Amino acid sequence: MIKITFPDNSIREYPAGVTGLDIAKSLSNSLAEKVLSVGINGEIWDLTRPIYVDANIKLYTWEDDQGKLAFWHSSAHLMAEALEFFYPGVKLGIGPSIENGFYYDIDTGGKAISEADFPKLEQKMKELASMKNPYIRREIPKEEAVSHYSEKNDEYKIELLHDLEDGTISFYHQGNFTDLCRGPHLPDTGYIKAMKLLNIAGAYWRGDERNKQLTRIYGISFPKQKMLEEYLFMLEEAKARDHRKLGKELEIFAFSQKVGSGLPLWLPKGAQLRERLESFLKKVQKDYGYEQVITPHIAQKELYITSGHWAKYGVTSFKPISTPEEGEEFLLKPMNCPHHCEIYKVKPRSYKDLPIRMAEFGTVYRYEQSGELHGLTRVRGFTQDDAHIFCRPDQLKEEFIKVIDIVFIIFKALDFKNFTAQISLRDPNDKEKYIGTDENWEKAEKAIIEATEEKGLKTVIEIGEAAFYGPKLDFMVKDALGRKWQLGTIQVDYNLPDRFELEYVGSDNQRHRPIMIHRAPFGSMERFVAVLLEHTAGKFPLWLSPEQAVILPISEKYHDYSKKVLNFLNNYDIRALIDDRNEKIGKKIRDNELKRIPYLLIVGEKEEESGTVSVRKQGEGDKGSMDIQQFADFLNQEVRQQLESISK
RNA sequence: GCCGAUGUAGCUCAGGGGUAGAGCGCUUCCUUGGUAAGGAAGAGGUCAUGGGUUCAAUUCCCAUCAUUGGCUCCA
Repeated sequence: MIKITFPDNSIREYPAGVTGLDIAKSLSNSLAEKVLSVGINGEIWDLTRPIYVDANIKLYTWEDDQGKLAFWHSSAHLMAEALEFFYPGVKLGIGPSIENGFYYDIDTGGKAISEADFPKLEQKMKELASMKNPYIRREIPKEEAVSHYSEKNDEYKIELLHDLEDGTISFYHQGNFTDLCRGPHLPDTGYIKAMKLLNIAGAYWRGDERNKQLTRIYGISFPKQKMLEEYLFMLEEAKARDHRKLGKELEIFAFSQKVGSGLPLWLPKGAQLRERLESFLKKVQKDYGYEQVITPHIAQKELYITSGHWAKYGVTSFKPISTPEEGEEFLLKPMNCPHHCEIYKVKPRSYKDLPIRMAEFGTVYRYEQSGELHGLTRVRGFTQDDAHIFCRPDQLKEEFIKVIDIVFIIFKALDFKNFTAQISLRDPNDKEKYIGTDENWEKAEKAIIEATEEKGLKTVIEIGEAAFYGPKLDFMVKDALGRKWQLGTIQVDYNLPDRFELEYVGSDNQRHRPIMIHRAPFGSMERFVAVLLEHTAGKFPLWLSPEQAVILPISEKYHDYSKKVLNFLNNYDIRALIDDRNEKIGKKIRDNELKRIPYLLIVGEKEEESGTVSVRKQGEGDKGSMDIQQFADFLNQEVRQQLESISK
């Protein structure tokens, strides 16, 4: 007998060789139907794998990531079986479960697979699933595994096997399919009731650009058909919030083939929105002791040789601009920091001057690879809400914390709750990628970790994600379709001050090197507006909305009164307009609701007589009538409240 | 940059070897209205661009550009 300890610390005895599924059945039949995988001493196991030793157990269902993992992992094997059926001799790379579904990387040996092939593959998967083939685990010696794949001529699996230790190698088998795999898997294929292949893509073997590109097929599966339908519906809903769609509909931004890809054009409403965000941040920064500076869009190549950027990015950037002067070369600025360093050097600095906080909405140009461009979130010309803080070592932590505070103010103002704070450190095994001394790196990394701890900020640490000149703290958010984007960033930099030989005179009358903090709480205006669009589904808070109210005259007869209302509101700094189209009121309401204008003001005979407007709130309907003064006060009060709640 | 898909009116899309269609939008007219689509007429397209095949190409083929799903990258 073995002792099984449950999450509530209760202990039961079972015969050795009992399986997770047996245990689930011993508890309740309904649980046994739902359970998908089992946690054994912290490892995720198959439900059908026998347990021979005392263990802590946890049963996982669809509600648990560990349950989904087994489900989708098994689905990947099912898809692979279908692929082998239609494409005999196909070589398999890896096929894991992911956040939403699964994929398999395959090498078809040149045979093309396209989305047109999905229906037949899905059909085959359904057929194989309904056979309820058990997933069978087998542990085998490495030698046998290698010879198995040598016969199949499968270089990918052989490469994977090389990295595994003998004794840890397991195969899984279902129906006519066998795969090198660590598991875990479902008891049988019958669990998989609904599946859909979603897309097909190229993916480099082991994620390395220098390797061969395999074909990756993504899919998703569910224990119930209805769940699949719900998921697909949700995907469609998410697409309606895509900033590229909303940006076009609401006339925020546009692109032009002639201007060039990745170079956004800000339309009047977008420009308004952006200006408002900028002045909001400028005000916050002023309170925090920042000073605005302005620097040119180009600089001599030498500036970037000094900064180290030329060596790192010269070849993959926009090429230098040459001039009539022999040998003279300028670069479009890819970042603002070198310019700001030169501002620091304008005059000698005393320790009493520090910290110096230099802010600039600086537009930069980076030649992103064509395949990387994405709406407004990844572009080639963008404006950073950049600032550089030059401080003494003893000021570093405090300054860093103050920057975190600014990020919080912004996120709170725009109601961003679902972000992750990521600390990106250098990969100590790949020091070639970075510039600067070990000592400085260690100091910088320590400073970030301590500041976040002091702030009680929950962070995830990513090794190898640092910028080449320093570690950073990034604030990441997800877009409508679940893709992660970096918004705010804070970076500690000991390197640029060295390279630019920045100095200050200390109280000891000696020269010292300041530390630099790079920071951009929005990240870039482009990306931030994109995320804001998706986050609000285009319904901006009143204080930001490019148009706050629209006046809807019931008929032409009330156009004069509408103009009077408009003038009145304009005098109160309310952004309003009149919809004087020759349309019925119902139509005007519909159109302006869809334009997501926060307040619709209906004016007709009643209103003209009494000097009022009928107020309708976007998405909420009729709010009754108010006199014009009352409405102006009401709206401005709401704006004031929004702004006050931010600054608290 | 790589693999795949897509590119038809301002927008969303249908069509297809014999030089094009819908809905919305736009213009004009009728209507002058009360809380999510009133009616009619009209304008608007080198079917992304450049080559090729063909008697004939918007349609088939190739290249380029752009968009897009991923991969890689992201100062």
